[in-house]
Amino acid sequence: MALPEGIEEALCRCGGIAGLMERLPGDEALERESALFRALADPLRLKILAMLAVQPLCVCVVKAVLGIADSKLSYHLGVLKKANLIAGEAQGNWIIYRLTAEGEAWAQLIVDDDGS
Amino acid sequence: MALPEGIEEALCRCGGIAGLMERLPGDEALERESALFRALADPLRLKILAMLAVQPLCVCVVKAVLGIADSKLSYHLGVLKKANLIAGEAQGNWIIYRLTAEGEAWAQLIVDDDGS
DNA sequence: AGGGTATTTTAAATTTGTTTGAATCTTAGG
DNA sequence: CCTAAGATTCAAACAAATTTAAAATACCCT
Repeated sequence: MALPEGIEEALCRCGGIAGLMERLPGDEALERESALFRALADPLRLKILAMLAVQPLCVCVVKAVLGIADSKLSYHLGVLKKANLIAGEAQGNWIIYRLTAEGEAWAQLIVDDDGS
Repeated sequence: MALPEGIEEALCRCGGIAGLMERLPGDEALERESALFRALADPLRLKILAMLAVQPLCVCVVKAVLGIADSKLSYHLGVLKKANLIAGEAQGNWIIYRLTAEGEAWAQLIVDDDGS
């Protein structure tokens, strides 16, 4: 395999292909990180995070704001919960969702980059 | 719609459901942000970003490290390129990819949170 | 216990994203 | 020109995520 000038030289300096591979995150770290991004990869879910960044809310209020079917909302809440971005606590007839610490950090990023 | 105590009160304080909706990012911002996360939502693509964070590389070196088919790699490079995380420049027989400024920022985050 | 509201679960249908292999394009060099 | 190497494109097969509607669960209230 011939390489373009500049690249080959730089590649040698960092240990060649083998050296490059050593520097990369392990598969399990990549899997974990991509799973987090997958949970964030939906506008509806970002909107839910933005809402919960304002204050904790029960499912019915989230539903009223988004205007979607119960089961659809439940699915998306499940995705966010599995990714540890939100947590729900039952309170009587309702379940109140709030951001986790990790969820707070990401919600910050979303709201900041609002563009409005 | 009856609400759990605490939630209703807090909701009133921020303008009710209407007030809450006003605080949320617009649809176009959410779409843009979720598209970025979608591009990051794959371990192979995160690995490519991590590689390019070490140094710019031609496609053939990336392929040698990942050990995947040409067309598969091309697909993933395309996704990253469309998301403005990387950019490719032809140099003779090769195309050399490097991180964009936005790509740098995200790659930082990925490599930092390596876990190894 | 029975009825009503809030939420989740399930399974099937649909949509979207990824992989594969063949074909194509581009460029450098004989 | 012709060929070979590097890289992309295309369409079909495949896999994963999302939507939908129905059914189930859990809790409160009388």
